[in-house]
Amino acid sequence: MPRSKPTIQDVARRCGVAPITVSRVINNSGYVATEVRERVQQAIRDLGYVPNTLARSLRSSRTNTIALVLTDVTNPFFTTVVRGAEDAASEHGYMLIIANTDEHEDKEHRYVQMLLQHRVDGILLVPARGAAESARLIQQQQTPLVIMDRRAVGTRADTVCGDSLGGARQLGELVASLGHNHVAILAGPEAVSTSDDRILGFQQGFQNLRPNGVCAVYHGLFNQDSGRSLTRQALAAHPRPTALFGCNNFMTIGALRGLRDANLNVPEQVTLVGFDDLPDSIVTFPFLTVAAQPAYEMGRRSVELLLDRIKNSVTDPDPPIELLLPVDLIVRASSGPAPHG
Amino acid sequence: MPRSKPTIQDVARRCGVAPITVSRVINNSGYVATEVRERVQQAIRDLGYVPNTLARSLRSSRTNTIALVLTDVTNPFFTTVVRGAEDAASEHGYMLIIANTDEHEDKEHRYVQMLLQHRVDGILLVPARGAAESARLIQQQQTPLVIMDRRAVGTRADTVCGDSLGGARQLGELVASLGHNHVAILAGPEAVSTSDDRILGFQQGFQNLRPNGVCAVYHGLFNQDSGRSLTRQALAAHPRPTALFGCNNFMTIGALRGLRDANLNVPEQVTLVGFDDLPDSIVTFPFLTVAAQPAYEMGRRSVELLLDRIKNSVTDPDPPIELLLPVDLIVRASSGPAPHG
DNA sequence: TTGTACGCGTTATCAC
DNA sequence: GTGATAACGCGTACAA
Repeated sequence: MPRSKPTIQDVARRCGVAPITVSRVINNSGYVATEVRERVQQAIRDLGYVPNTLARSLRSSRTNTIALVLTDVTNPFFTTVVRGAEDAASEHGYMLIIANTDEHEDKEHRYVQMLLQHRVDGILLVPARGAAESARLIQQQQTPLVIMDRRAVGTRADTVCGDSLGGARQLGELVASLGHNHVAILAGPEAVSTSDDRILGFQQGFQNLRPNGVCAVYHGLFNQDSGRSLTRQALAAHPRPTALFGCNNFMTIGALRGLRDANLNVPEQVTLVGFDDLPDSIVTFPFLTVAAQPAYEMGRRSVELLLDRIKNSVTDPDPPIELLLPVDLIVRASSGPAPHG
Repeated sequence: MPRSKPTIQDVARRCGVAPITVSRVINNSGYVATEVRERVQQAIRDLGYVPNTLARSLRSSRTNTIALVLTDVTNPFFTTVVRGAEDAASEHGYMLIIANTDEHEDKEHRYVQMLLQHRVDGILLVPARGAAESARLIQQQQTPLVIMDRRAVGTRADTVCGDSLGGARQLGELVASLGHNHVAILAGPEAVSTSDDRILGFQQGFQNLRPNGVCAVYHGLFNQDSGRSLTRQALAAHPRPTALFGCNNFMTIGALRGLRDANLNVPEQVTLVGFDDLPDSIVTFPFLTVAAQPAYEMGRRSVELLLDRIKNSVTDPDPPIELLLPVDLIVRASSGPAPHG
């Protein structure tokens, strides 16, 4: 007998009160006599009543749901971001929807549309590229928005990013101080701010200490294959670079493989540094020298900022907040002195 | 002017038609004159109208949202499951909510409650332990349920699992065939079926070929620290085991670290095998011999099964489907012949 | 081809 | 303390 789910009315009827009274019991709002309250609670248990949030949301226009739109959960950096975000959301009674865009603007756009139709209370967005269009859509619906990980071009919105520029600068300085004169940067897609900032930061740091050093940039995608093939390209240059910088974790791993393909030892023959650390839990030999972003904190803080905005969405039009989270330089075995010329 | 979001009525008024006509345009249902349709579409654009799914769901009692409740996204195995699930969900126009339980039944329970209140159309559940309570709750609400990764005790529900028994048996046979006589199994929590099945399977495979072999079981948690400390314990036994089996990826990595702590080389002095492979993208040296579950496929298939059930939820009471996905034995460098006694 | 009336389950508002 | 009424935004059933 698949009778449909009991409603607040069913509960009310069962103990001879009005629906609103049941509502008060559920939400602990208003006054309800202790005796009545208990009767209602018993009825709720008996019927297996589960309040329908949809109806509630329809009136209150709050769904207690937020969304995180990112490029790929499978990237350990984002995995950790998701975990931080989910923890924070859950602590505040919010559910978290996730969506993968794979850097495709149209996928992003479709998701955003769906999310807005679902009336999520807020959106965390890792923009696929400029993402001006998605951001516009979201803000036009007056839905709170936090841009994550990447700077938004032409969009006034709260932002939470790691300090790509500063982190890369430290790496650049490190590499320069180790005596390297020829470096190759394995960069991600153009127009993605993290990639751009890391290139710039690295160059700054490197050329700071080594004004005549050569710093070649190879553009590709933020994945392992790209890191590997760009490495091959980079190694073909004359003179051969003695240090490589991978602009994200996947590219750096790809570089490591590319170096192995070429039978080059790290760090004896080539120094390798990268951006984004791998979680300790999945790594067998901590080996790579990296600038590590606080991924978990980024997820957490972003959600907290978003929920703040949601709470104050009436009084809002405050100026956008831009959180720049510090990046940790972790020196490990993959970086070493330049081999003798 | 934070005027609130335009409704279907606003659109209707703006072009002098009835709301239902707008509805027809949006859903491509019923007949609408081309001229009117275009007028309506224009108005939708002008107003920036976004249909409210909440209201729609309230009538249809379908939210086009499903949830995946698992123990920890941060585990690369589950990360990949999530990706598979999200891809499949998205292809069918569903949004995916994720929730981490950290193996806590009470967290799981709270989440399930919330999800039911949100009227998700179905739930994918990796049960924290027996999970009988959560499953009962879900099924009592007639919400489609697919149990993932672990067998459900005392619950009639669709299930999608990797072949833990078979995979572990293969590992057991492999280790036995390499000449090992003393093995330690680093197991997860008791009452978690994956752990139990892997212990049993390994023992079967091992003792098949080596009836007098010794196979000690050490119970702990599915994390790296536990793998590491259990390894220390295991290595203290006399005679010392010459092979270790980690019941999940984290434990195996922990074991690797534990072996390094003890200055033991893999595979020369100790053979190490494990369950669950690490994604190629995050691994620098593929090294561990493992039984690999098709994580992505598990996510995909589970969602597809769930959506099937959702579609047919009226005519349903079909017998539960139990999908057992094959596991791949991947032999790499971490397994080797037993050292001479 | 288009429109009217009503209900989905809940809560805000105002009365008793 | 408790209840009646309306409204949230949309779609089904039925008319016109």
